[in-house]
Amino acid sequence: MVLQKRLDYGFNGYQVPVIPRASRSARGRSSVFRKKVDDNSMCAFDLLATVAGKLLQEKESSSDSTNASAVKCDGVILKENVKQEQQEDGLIVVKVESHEQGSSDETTVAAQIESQAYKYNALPAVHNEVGVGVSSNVDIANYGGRVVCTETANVNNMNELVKVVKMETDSPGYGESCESDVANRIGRQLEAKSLDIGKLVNGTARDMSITDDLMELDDKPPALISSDSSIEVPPCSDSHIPRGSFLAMRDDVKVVCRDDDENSSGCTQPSSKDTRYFRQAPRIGDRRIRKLLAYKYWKVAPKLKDAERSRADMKFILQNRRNGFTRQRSQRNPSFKRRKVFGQRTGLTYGRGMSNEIISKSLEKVVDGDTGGAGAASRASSSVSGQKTSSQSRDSHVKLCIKSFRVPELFIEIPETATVGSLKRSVMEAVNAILGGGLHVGVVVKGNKVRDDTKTLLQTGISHNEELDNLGFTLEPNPAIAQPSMHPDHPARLMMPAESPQPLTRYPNTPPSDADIYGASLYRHMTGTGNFMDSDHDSVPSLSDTSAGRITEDSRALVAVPPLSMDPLAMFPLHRKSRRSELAQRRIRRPFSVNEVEALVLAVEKLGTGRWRDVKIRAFDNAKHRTYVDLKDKWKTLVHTARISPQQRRGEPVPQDLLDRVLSAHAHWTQQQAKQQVRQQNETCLLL
DNA sequence: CTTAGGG
DNA sequence: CCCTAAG
Repeated sequence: MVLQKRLDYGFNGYQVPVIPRASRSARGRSSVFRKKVDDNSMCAFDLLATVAGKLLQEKESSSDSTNASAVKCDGVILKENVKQEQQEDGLIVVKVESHEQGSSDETTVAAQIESQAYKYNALPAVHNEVGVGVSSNVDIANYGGRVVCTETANVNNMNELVKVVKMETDSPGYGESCESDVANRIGRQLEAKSLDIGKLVNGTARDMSITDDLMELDDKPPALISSDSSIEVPPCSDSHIPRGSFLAMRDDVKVVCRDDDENSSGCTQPSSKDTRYFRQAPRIGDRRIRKLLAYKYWKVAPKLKDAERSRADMKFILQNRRNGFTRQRSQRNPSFKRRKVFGQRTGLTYGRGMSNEIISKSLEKVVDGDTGGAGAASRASSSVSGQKTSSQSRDSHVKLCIKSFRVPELFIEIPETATVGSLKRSVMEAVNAILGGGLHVGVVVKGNKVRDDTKTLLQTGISHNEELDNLGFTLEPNPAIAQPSMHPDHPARLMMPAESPQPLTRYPNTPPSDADIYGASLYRHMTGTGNFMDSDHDSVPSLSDTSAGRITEDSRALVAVPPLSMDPLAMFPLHRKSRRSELAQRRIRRPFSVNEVEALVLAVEKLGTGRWRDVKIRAFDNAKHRTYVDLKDKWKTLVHTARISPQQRRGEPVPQDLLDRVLSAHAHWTQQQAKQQVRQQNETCLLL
């Protein structure tokens, strides 16, 4: 395994405010983050660098407060940008230069490093969904106060397999230690599972066959690490309270973070744009900039002797969502066919317009991918990049090597009872699906995307005598195919499919609360205009001034992969509803509120029953989740409801007077339609 | 894309 | 709510 020469911290995620533990439920959902490090040196220093880099990003972001959505937060810190200024008496000062082009900004972090005996804070070994990996939350949104980082490593058979970095803060406002979250959960899980590190690592990894396939560990000496470092973070104007933790893993180790409860998932939803529930969530530091940039990438691993295909070293993030994704209509246009189709066929979608990081490039030998997606990626990229080797020709050829790509974040939904084998297949399918045309390759030179495909390499600044360090490739969703909205329905929704018997606890998304919210909004907008407006909070552009931007940069793919094919090793029955997930996710059921019904009746009374698009525009223009088909259907059921006895009706009772209006309007318009038809028939007859 | 209807 | 034939 070739070690990367640089630190690619990929420290790109912010976790949402931690929610009071009391409200956490037992069930879990995983939020994922990954931290990738160049291995051999993930020590306190690296940690500091990471933190420093993060802080820098924060700083850069917050300085842009006027337009939070433009905040940049890709979180890739190159080693070159990390300077270890001094080291004396355990005091280390780390400076991280801005990763922004042309920026001279830098962040400094000093730390006191003190060795400590290994602390088995361990790793979460078990997950609800897929028992692979560990994961973490990254939540550093604050500069004030003290950040304590504890990194714990474990040396077992798997030498230096993992390190857990726990960050905590005692900033005012949080009072209690912030080591909570991951670290705590980990601890709890361990307790619950009676696992010790050794077991955890050995057992888990091995059992999951992560060792060979997914994790790809090398046999490094047990140069293990364990040190606790206290990082003194320079106070910052911003007084956000940091809280969180993250796990650092070796380069080749996948990290999947698991959140042990529903709400966190809600909070974590990176793609969520729907603030509905979010607003209700406890706000712990609202001003904090929330960034969620979990991303996924896989890189082409160096060619090994034999085609150990699994060595393709695909990294992915597993997100523990019940419902991966819900289709979304575009603002005005109710139609969403394309996306739907896409989703149905491939069960895969990804956000668009998100930044994809350049993974790497070099002038060294061309690395060959193995089989599978990685290989395909390699090949694809190679072809795109054009010439790569053989420079014997007269022309100046640019030799470049693409070591890896970072691809859009990939979410995979798979039952925890699925086997590792099926997981692998799922990931492979997802990857292949993406590669099968859903991705574009982008070229980045000196940090700038090169959009003009007609330019020559020379014109672009890619020449053989040029520093190709400035060249990078990206994989990005193919806009033509990837139509998914950048603001899928709120996670809470997503995770509570109609079939789900247990709604999330943290985010009230049950009918009552839903209605409440709607109601408030409805009334507000109805009064004055008389129109049924803005019944959908999706339309609210200001999702705490952050999500939008964040989402925009985020590139993710969401995949609902059903655990097809039975794995011989399967020991548990697959999830029952697994089959269904193959198709597009069914939209969440959203019962019409009385207000909506009234608006509908009003509109139909005015427009009639044959102009649903107009009805939609007139009364539900802002309710993006109501399509004209929905309205038509609702009318249908309303008519039916009005005709049956009150005892047979279900759901939120609709005022009788409204139902009466439904009947009369229905009668009136059907009569009109009949007349129309008669008229038309007469016309045609006359013409003939 | 819209409608209209059945499922 | 979904799916689709039709227009």
